[in-house]
Amino acid sequence: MTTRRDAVHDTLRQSEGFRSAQDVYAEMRLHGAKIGLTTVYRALQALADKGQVDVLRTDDGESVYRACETDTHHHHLVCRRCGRTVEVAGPAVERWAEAVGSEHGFTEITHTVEVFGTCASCSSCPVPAGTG
Amino acid sequence: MTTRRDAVHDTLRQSEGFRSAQDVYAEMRLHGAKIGLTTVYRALQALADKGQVDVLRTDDGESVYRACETDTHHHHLVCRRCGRTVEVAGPAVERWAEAVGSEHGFTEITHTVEVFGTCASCSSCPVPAGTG
DNA sequence: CCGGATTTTGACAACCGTTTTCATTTTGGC
DNA sequence: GCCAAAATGAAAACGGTTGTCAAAATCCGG
Repeated sequence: MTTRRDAVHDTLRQSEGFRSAQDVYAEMRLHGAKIGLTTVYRALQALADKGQVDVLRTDDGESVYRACETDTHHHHLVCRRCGRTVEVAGPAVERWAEAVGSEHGFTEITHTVEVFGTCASCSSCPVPAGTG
Repeated sequence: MTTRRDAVHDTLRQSEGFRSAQDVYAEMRLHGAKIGLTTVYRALQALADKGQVDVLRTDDGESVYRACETDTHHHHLVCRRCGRTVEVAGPAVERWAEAVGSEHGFTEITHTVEVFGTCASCSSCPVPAGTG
């Protein structure tokens, strides 16, 4: 049964940016869901395997997940203050990656790209939105 | 004082690709160095802070380090089979990152880019070089 | 060189996110 | 209802990393 997995997916869909497994778990419990941490992890992994969610590693090694808004290859522009995320397509990067790869004789090229920045609202605000 | 840190740095310089802290530690001990794991971690962090080594997170959350060959901003092209690494400059990516960032009103843009592929020798070899 | 303050070191424990284990529960087929 | 297979989840195990804290090394003024 995929009830739990769907619930996890739904929780992710309701979220704005990337959420950690523990985060998702905590929220689901708050909403009264009867689910275990283990199951959340498994659901998230399964979802990621099927390409239905994006996975990112934070700098401190934590995995964060987000329901994809598009089903095509894309990258993320993440606000380092409030976590706001924009999915961006980057044909230029795809081509660049392919180019540098083949330039050095590499094949089956894949790449990970994350762009971080401070979003407009956070730039004009002295304290992080949602943190202060 | 900085003797240990230098030793750590040297060990990294002698390495071809990225090495984990534990890896570096193990090698140093093999070579007879009297040093503790904690110190290796601290040295690596210090080195990374000073920009003297590159840091990467592997997919399983481990931090791997490598002595920089260039002191300017660059990215990595990593062979997923043998780990061979090439440092690549990518003005195109830098510009692209800046562009997508400002396009969405983001400032202070930084980015992480990793390109993975299978290098020439590994492509022509049925088993991973150095693993089989 | 001496004494004391400061920094560095490293063995070990603590942390924390993640994964595994394994017994229990749920589900599907008959 | 009954059995086999899959899912679940509490708790333990895991593994990399970080913190603790006492001992050792270093620095510095005298």
